[in-house]
Amino acid sequence: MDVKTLCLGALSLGDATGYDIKKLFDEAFSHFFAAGYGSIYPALEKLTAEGKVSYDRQQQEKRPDKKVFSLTPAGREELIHDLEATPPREKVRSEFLVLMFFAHLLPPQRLAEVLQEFLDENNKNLKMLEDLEKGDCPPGIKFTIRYGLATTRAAVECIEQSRDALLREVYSTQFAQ
Amino acid sequence: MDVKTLCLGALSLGDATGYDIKKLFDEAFSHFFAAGYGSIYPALEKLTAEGKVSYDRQQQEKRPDKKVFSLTPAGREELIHDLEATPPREKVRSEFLVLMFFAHLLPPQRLAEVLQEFLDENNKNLKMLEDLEKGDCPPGIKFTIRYGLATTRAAVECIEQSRDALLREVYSTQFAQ
DNA sequence: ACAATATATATCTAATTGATATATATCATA
DNA sequence: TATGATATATATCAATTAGATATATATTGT
Repeated sequence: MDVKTLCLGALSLGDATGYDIKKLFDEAFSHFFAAGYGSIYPALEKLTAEGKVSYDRQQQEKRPDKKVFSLTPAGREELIHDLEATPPREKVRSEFLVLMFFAHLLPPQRLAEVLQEFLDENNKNLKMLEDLEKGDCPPGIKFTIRYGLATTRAAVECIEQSRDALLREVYSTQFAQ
Repeated sequence: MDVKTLCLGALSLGDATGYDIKKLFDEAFSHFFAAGYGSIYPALEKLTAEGKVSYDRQQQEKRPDKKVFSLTPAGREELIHDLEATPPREKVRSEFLVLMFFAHLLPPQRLAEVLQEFLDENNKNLKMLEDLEKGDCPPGIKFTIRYGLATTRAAVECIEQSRDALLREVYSTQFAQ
């Protein structure tokens, strides 16, 4: 699965500009699939060349001109085919856990800062997801929100429970390197 | 933070070949930072050119020859500097949650399969992490294991609680597209 | 005897990231 | 009123990465 498939999925929700699709990646998709302009615009170009999407160029008076993309029937078929063919994997790249893994190489104050920054960021994510949960939306989308809430709450609880012991034990001579 | 930093980190644990480092990525680092040969060997080459690591070529009788890499003092400084400078972010790419988000476009049997496959994979990860937790290791590493256990258990519980309702509600006419 | 797996070195292509560029606005602040 | 920040839009680019593939030496399991 790649950014092209997610762009097709975005357009299955309604016509959109590249800029709109980026906003979907930054909001609705943000807790499970990130993408930037560097992959969105090339994906839209390729999908257009392949006949999976089409666009209508619209002039605006007080804003730059825009391209409004639409899914074609071929694009909808491609989306469904890609979704059916995708194995349900999850890939994580956590700089936070890398820092914990090598915690003994960080000064104590920085380690404490890192834990606090990560907690703060997760608490922000929780608020964002809690707000999303209040809204009315399809069951599959609701599921992704609840999943995000469950795993983020578990992360926060784990950190809150462990951080004091971690800060004490990391520098004990038994393990210091 | 990139694969070079993780290679430096791997070598801070002890001298290793490229093949050994790949095994670390597949095992100890696997739940928070994946990397393949396509980035490991080029990273080692660059670090060697920069004087951050050095290697000893060893002939073997019944195996191909190997390069055993070591961290240099400059490499150790670079590692510590990189760790201190890294903000504690987490990036997730979850094809599973993409499939849930667009669940209404999947046939019911495939949706049920996807949920089961993902559950099975997570239960495997739990066993692997539970085995790791039994071992003796530094507090920072122990923390990464417990964090992985907490978030994976939360994911499994969320899916077990929600899957039946999800399978029922996804195709109800209120939301069907 | 053969297939699978382990131990080793890599390379390569396509995709992605994150920064950057350009251009038109509105909004907030001093 | 001027300036900086932000929003709305289109993109591109260099460095990095993923995942497949290649080559070569073994051992292990069926």
